[in-house]
Amino acid sequence: MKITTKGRYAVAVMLELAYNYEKDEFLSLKDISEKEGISLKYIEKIMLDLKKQDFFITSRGQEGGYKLKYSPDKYPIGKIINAVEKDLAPASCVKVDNSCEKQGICKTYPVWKDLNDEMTKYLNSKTLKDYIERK
Amino acid sequence: MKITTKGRYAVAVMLELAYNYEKDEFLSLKDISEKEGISLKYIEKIMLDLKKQDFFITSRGQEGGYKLKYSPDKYPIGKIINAVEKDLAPASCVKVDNSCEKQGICKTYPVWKDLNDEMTKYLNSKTLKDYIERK
DNA sequence: TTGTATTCCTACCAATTTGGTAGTAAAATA
DNA sequence: TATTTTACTACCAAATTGGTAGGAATACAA
Repeated sequence: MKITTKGRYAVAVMLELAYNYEKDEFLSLKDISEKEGISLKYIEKIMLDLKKQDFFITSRGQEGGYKLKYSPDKYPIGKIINAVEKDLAPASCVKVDNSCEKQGICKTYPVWKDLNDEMTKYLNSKTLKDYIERK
Repeated sequence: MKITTKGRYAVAVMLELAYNYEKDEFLSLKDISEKEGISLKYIEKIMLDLKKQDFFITSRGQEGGYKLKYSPDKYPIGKIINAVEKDLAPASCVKVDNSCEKQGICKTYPVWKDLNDEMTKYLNSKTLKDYIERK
């Protein structure tokens, strides 16, 4: 029940990009890597997942890098974590209906359902904007 | 960010014992194993963790088994999960103060702190009683 | 008092996930 | 055209997960 480093780094990277949002320039992964003390190669891999979402404008070559496509308040924390972590749901049975092989036997379903709803609601209510302002 | 089977089974077992609370008899792990379709050996291992908490009265031998020591409303779901899962906290930095090696650099701390507080609050507000009544 | 049912305890292990690294191709631009 | 940067694929070691195996200790029933 832990957020993995992948999820943590993803949020860290997104926050860096959020700080940079007002400026009209790209931020390179190399810069982020140095600022955050995370290996460049690992960040690249994380970006692979994040890019599948409609998050960025990118440019290669010199002066290239990443930029947020939308303003920071358009990025809920939950959506970021969801993009890189397997499941946000605490138990697999919650995600897809009828996916549990022990339906009818297992009485714990409501426990995970409630927890999942609560977490989802919370994580979607907070965006990058909330955390760059608080700085 | 998933509850592992260990955590799920732990709650399942605790619920079975909660159903049995009013009766004045022990419930054997063999019975629970059969009811829930979980291997006896695995349940035994889970009980090892749960027993470290002040949860049960036990008895060996024939007619032996487990019984809840207190009434079901005395068992918050969070406490059960905590007993068998490594960390409830979404990131290690939240648990112990100053345990993060990137303090000052990492700006994501408030994100995990907030999430952890929210989840802890929620999981401690729900007890076994809430889920046996709902049945 | 003997057998059986049950908890209690320690090892072990295979599969999966996590947390990376390496190498290279493609594109943009100074 | 050299350099910088993203984009992509493959690989790998360590940790975690999800168990299994075997037996010792204890309580009770017959």
